[in-house]
Amino acid sequence: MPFQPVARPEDLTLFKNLSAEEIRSILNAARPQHLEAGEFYFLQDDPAEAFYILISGKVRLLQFTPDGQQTLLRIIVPVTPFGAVALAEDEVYPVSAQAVEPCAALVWGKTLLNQLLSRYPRLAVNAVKIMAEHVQEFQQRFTEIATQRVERRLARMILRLAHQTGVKTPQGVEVNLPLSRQDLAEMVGTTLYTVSRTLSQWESQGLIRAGRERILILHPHGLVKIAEEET
Amino acid sequence: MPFQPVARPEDLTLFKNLSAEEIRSILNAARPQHLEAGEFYFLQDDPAEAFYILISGKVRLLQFTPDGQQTLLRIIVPVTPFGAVALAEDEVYPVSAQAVEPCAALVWGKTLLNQLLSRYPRLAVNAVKIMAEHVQEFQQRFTEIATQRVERRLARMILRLAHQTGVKTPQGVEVNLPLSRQDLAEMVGTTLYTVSRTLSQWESQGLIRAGRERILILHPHGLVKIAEEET
DNA sequence: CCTCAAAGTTGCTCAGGAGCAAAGATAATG
DNA sequence: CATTATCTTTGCTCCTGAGCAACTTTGAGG
Repeated sequence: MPFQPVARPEDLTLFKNLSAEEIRSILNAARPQHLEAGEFYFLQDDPAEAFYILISGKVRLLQFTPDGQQTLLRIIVPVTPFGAVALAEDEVYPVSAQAVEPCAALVWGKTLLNQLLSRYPRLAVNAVKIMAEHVQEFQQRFTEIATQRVERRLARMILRLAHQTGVKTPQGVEVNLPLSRQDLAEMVGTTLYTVSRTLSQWESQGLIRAGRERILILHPHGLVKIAEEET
Repeated sequence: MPFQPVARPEDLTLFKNLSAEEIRSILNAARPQHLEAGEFYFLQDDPAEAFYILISGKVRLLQFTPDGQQTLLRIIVPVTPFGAVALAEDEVYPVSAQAVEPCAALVWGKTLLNQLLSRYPRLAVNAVKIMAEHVQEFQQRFTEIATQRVERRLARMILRLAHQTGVKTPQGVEVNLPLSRQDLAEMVGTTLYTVSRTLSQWESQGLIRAGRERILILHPHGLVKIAEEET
């Protein structure tokens, strides 16, 4: 058995309004691809040749600038599609996709993808919807970084991550991702120093408990307040 | 004659790989909508009920934050589609679309749009491509604002605008848009003061000539250098 | 259990740029 | 042509957050 099947594919936005049979045939057309931690599904500026759905593990989407800087654009968790630029023709990947832990993904090559899109028009419509969400998210994040200060951006990001991958524990919600201070800094557009200082401050206020690549939210409401309060 | 027809619709990404006849029938299904300067095609948080293509004039896409701040996300020039979120279901517009001068646009309502999308699957595929470009642009701008300083971001933005709407004059390239310092500030995520200072400095270096809501680029290469040089 | 590399913390310094205020330019209007 | 609203410039001050350095903590591997 080469890969974990998708549990309830009909719940995915991508497969909405497709029959179970159609979904099965689409899934069967994919090939699985496993990666070890640190390996890349694709690199920025590579020709976009495939579209992916992550089945297990976690993937980071990184963007490099010409002068060697880096930003962490998003963390992909199961079950989410990524590499959707491959749906467009003659594009290169605008980001690199790196496995942060052992990962399994379903892969559709470009030509196959085009066949599927014309055979199942709903698929294209659903893809539009997914892309629209991404556009919205990044417009929003652009506005945030342009108008809000670091503390608020960081609070929002941690809440967002908790929402995505949060795991309830007896003490609070744990962000189930190995994220260094550097990673967080890249996500909100600041430095690891400022992240470290901010987390320390929150810890002393009893809002969170911060460990090595680990964040436990003790008092979510406090973070929400920082994320939303007008100041 | 209620509106200017689209000159060469087959050149638009949206209509690629559709026959002239199909394009005609799609265009005929639209209704025209004229606005005066200052009026809005739609407002942020309104239910997304229509999709637009701008035929003449210029439209600003604005995003407001809960605390009253504002960012100028993009300027739409003819012939560009906007309001593409309407392609997705049950969404609200994430931005407001304001005419900056008298405008004409073609409008397709949501239900009509869905009919067209299922009748012409290529339309959906093309829409994905357009959305993919937008995602890329905002990912890029996010990375820029997160890693680069104001001067470079401003240089890039002005070059981008010149590329979009630049008009050649005997003295140089003029950005053919009435943009205040405030507008520019919102686009690159800074304040009108910093924009004003930066433009003044460039003017004293002979790179540009800056007027009231007017920018004339005398020495494009100088700007490119600022936009790209590693410093 | 010890060692070492990687991740995190925190003090200090400094600069980019925000924000206010006051004055100057520009364009629209009567 | 004068008036007024709007946009722009620029001096000044102050603060957020960047960046470096030195030190501490954590966890993986021998």
